[in-house]
Amino acid sequence: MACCNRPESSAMTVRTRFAPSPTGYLHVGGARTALFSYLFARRHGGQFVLRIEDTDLERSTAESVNAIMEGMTWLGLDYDEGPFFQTERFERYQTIIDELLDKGLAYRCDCPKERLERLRDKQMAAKVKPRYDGHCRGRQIDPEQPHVVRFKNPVDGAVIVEDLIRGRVPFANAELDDLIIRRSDGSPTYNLTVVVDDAEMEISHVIRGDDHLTNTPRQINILKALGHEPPKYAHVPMILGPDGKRLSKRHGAVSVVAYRDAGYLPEALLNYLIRLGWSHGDQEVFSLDEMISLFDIADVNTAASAFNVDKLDWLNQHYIQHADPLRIARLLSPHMGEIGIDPSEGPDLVAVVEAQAARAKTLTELARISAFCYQDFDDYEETAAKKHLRPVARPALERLRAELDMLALEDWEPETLHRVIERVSEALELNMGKVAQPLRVAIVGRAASPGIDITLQLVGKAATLRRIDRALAFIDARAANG
RNA sequence: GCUCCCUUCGUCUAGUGGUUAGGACGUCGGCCUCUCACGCCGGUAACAGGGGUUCGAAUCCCCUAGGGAGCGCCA
Repeated sequence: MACCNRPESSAMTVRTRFAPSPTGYLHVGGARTALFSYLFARRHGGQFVLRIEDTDLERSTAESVNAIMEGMTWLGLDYDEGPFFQTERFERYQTIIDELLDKGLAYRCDCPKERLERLRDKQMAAKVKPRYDGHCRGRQIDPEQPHVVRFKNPVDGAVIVEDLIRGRVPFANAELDDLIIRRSDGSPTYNLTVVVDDAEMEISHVIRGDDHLTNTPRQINILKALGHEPPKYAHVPMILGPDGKRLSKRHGAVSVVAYRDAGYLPEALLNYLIRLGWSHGDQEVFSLDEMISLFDIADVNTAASAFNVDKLDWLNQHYIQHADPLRIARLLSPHMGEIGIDPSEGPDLVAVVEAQAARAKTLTELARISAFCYQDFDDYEETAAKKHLRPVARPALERLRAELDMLALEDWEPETLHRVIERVSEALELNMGKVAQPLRVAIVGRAASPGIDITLQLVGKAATLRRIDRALAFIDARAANG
């Protein structure tokens, strides 16, 4: 296959779709299928369609629709068409079902629930797959009486699913049964609507989770009955939780917007997601443009993969570090607000980002470690204070306070500040660490921060002096308490 | 139970009959250094098991085990 340039790809228009049911939030598994569909369409210059599969009136909600769209928007997965709602196409489905009925490709069934249950129990006991037995196939049922409509599935032969990811997957028709395509309340069911929509929306490639693989032969049969050519299918493996079990809420964040709120960048999540089940040699970091030009659905793996937050964190840190600091500052601002800080009251947030970007895995962490630039901290970190705010540090801090106090405001910049600290170290015959660390703990409350000169600059003169005084008092109090 | 799918370091993966089984995250050690982080260097660690096919199998076939999905008037 590496020999040819796929003549069909230029001949046909690629159209993919993402078709979530609005019964919850957009989760990472759905987001990845959406990403794959999006990339595949973009890569081939085709269209990406969003379709909301809301035929389950009981469970579908408008909030879910909004949540899904919010997730898509945040990730930047823009669609060319839609959102289409299946509830708005009910008439169309009815027409199709009636046609199938007229052509004898579907039939009415009034089997009571009890009969079906008995049948099922018997089949399970006989160790065969529970299936509808076609009891009503030849019966004439009064359309005015309560009934469902079943699709007349071929009895023999086989359906071969030509999956772009898994290859040929055969299913015997004998394994399939006559599934319900119209409920007794008159509403169409999933397997019917999905087929009608994919055909009428001219979807060329159906990319979806592999939990749909066993539905595919049924859908192909319906498609054929309707006289449509089946699209190409690609069933992508599932995403599992970090423990290898099915992803669920107990694994923490599964919803895409939860990652946004936790301080992740959309490009980091996208980059993480695309590497789950897909790769391009040894490359780990992909821009959206690279994804579009390199992604091919046929290269997707067959095995499920576990979601690993450590790697996501690494990517997120990478992107925080390499993105435009101005953009990061804008995204960081609300996270500062979350912890009660107004970034307009203090140093330029962009400067803070430049100083701190390499130190945070998420925006929330970035906010947390940068709070000291805007407000006095509550308590010293215990081990840091114990180690650095000792009486031995007093002379250095006193000397620093005096020298820094003499600095003019316009000299309050890294170079000058650095020289002051150097001068104090030399004068007291101490190495830099013995001077900078106590100072750092005094200013930040912790033993970790950007370079001490940058740290002082960001904090500003007034707060620096204030905090040194506080540290001196702390040392004295400690000495007094033994 | 039946049908289908899956199985390379802890995790994500490269690999398509001949490789010292490569990379990344994590982890461990080191360098850099005023701290933390970044960065750099190095280490640890895998072909689920068993049979075949073959001169030769991670790669092809079969079986077993383990995991998953479907078998809905859910999607």
